[in-house]
Amino acid sequence: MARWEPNARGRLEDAALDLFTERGFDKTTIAEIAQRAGLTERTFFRHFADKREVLFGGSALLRDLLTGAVAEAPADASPLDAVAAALEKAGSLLQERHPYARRRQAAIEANEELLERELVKLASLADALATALRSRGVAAPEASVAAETGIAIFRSAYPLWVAADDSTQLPDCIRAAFATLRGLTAPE
Amino acid sequence: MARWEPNARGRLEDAALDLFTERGFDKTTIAEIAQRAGLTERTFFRHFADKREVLFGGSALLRDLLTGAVAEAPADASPLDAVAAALEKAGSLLQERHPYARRRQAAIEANEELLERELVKLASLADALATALRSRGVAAPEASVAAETGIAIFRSAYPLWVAADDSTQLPDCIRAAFATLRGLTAPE
DNA sequence: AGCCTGATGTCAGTTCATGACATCGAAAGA
DNA sequence: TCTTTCGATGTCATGAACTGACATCAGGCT
Repeated sequence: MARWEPNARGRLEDAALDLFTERGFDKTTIAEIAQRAGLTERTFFRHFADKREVLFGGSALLRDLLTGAVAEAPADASPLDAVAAALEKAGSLLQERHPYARRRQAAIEANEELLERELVKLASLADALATALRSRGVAAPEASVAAETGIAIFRSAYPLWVAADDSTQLPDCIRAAFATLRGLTAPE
Repeated sequence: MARWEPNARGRLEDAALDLFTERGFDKTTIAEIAQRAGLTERTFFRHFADKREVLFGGSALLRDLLTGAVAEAPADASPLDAVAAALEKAGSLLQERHPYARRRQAAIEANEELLERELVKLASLADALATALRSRGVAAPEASVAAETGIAIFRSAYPLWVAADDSTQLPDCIRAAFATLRGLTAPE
């Protein structure tokens, strides 16, 4: 028989999102999260570097997905095409968890500190994308701009999807945002 | 005779940047910053919402400059042109403080929390740009994408300028990044 | 059996952040 | 000039976020 209940990390994540939703991030203490998960405050900090990080456990996964997709894009795909393909793939993954994404996003948007952390995660995704592009032989400036632009697109599309009804597909939103960008930069 | 030394806020900003440079953000306590500025910890928090904010007092200025520049762009300028013009104007302002920008950026890049705050400020600049574009009659999706793209450009250009020698001009870096973007999105 | 490992617990301490109230020059009005 | 009000700062107290050091103990390994 195991000494402890399994999946402490997952229990902490669930407890945290529940409490943030109920009473907000600020009004929730780590002791409360830990208690609801049947653990102690100290153990929380063994699983998450700080209080906010408990909502961002999935971002490493997303990063791997994006870099993998860029690496596997057709050899003749342009940098921006590769980025677009990667973002749409990531969009498909997130699509599967629309209800969860909504709860999580509501909590994030209700709190400045969480918004900060989200932006950092997006920026690190941009870095990962740029690195993946360079591995394809894309020059550094192009890689950086393409990656940052991709994240800019995502930042435009994601809130629309989160706010939309369940039938709206995130990959479609992303495609639409890319089309908008091409319209903006097209010669008159 | 004044009851207190003038410019408490500025003294706190100077003391903070000095200490962050000397021993790093983490190893600096607010009590130390306040003491060096001849004030108390409590007063620090009357001037800045938290410890990081002491490095970001200028961002409101930058936001006003950007929104003003967008508003004053020629009526026939495209959204992206208006954003580009605003960014170059902001670039000129920052150019005047290259040495300060370097010290500040070194401190920021040495600490994850400060990096977070910087990203938030950039995101709020993106929001401000988008709002200014909508005031010009630009539709919401175009405004959002143009603004986010502009900030993406800035994020690509700014580190290059900070790392470059004193003769490098930030507006030039921004123009170059825009040119890179147009190259990326141009039809083959 | 005996040892080791690793996830968790316990406890003490530092720092960040905020609320409540006190202080006292200076500006403004009677 | 006297008095009042105001605003920037100080003092004190407290809660909550984090961190380091050490203890515990089931399960696996030899």
